[in-house]
Amino acid sequence: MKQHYNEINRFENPAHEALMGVWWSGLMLKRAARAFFRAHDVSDTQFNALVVLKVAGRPLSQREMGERLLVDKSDLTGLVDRMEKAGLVERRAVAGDRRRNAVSLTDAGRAALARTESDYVALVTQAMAPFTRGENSTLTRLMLKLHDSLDAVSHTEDAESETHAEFAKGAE
Amino acid sequence: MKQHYNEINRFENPAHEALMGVWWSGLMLKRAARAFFRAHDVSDTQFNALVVLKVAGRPLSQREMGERLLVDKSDLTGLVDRMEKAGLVERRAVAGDRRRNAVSLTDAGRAALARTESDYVALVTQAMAPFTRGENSTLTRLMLKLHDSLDAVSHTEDAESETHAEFAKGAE
DNA sequence: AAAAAATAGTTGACATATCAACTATCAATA
DNA sequence: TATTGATAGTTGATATGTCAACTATTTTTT
Repeated sequence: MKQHYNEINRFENPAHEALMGVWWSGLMLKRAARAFFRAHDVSDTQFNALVVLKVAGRPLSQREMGERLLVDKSDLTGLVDRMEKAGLVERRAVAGDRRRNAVSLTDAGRAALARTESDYVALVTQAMAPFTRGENSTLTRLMLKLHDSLDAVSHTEDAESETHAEFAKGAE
Repeated sequence: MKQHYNEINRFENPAHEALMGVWWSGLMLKRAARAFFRAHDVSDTQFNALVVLKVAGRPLSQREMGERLLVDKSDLTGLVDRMEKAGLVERRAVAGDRRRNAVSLTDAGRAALARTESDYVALVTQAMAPFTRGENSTLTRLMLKLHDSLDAVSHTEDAESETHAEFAKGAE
């Protein structure tokens, strides 16, 4: 049953409609990724963690992984536990700072990544097939702009949340 | 600490970069929404559920809510439980089908929605402020295209895994 | 150097999400 | 109509995500 977000909600506000489009696309991407990686014996989160470690090219602390994955540091405890149990990564002590763990890929982790990556690239290619080259770069540009804006909004939220509650009355 | 997804990973493939942009924007939106709604005593999921019920304009079954929220029906059990306990919605029996629950907004639910919506609109407006009218409509168009594409990809995936399941059955 | 502040990680309580298996009910059809 | 199949919801196992509180270590200040 195909269902567009704009069939569920009618938007009078074009900005709201655009943002909801991103929200829904994010949800759909997450679902598609879960289904795909499930068939490859990793979760989407664990795959992302493997990519993050590979791209970094060096062992990362759990905090560094959390920053790159956009999740809280406390989530890394369980995630690294599970990945360690699956043999994909390993924790080591960091010389000179006994608070930290250095998390690094194992051979099995690199192998799992290599095994999955080609199928993954094929899937991405298929999903983006309807987009022209120009649309790809437009989309990338708009997403970077949105990142910056969301970043700014998040940072002002804390300072302004009290003052903001009163006068808000949008034009939708 | 600002961190762009394309600073973590360098993309040789523009389609991949565009898709990752959407992925990351979805993550950031989710986080921003969580923080925002937290200050309004609802979760983002519960807010969406309230909106879905309001927009529908009639009581919905849990399955219908799940379809509109893009989550599994089994998740609705707990979600409606929590919302019912918070007094936001109520379950009723459906005349003529004793399998179903009719979930509807309570007055408290409508009040909570009204209380939150204006601030929400203000936040959306702020987040989308950097986007021109043309960019909004471009973004909406691209998101709808992506939805269709992801939908098609998911359905191909299903068909393939069914084929695999058949093979597996035959091989037993 | 001693006190205070910041940092890394873990733990525990909770909300959310998935799937599979189960119950109850309704619908289709042989 | 009696079997069979589809549907709605719950339950339980597992993974993911949040925050707050706590421990153990650095680092900074005084």
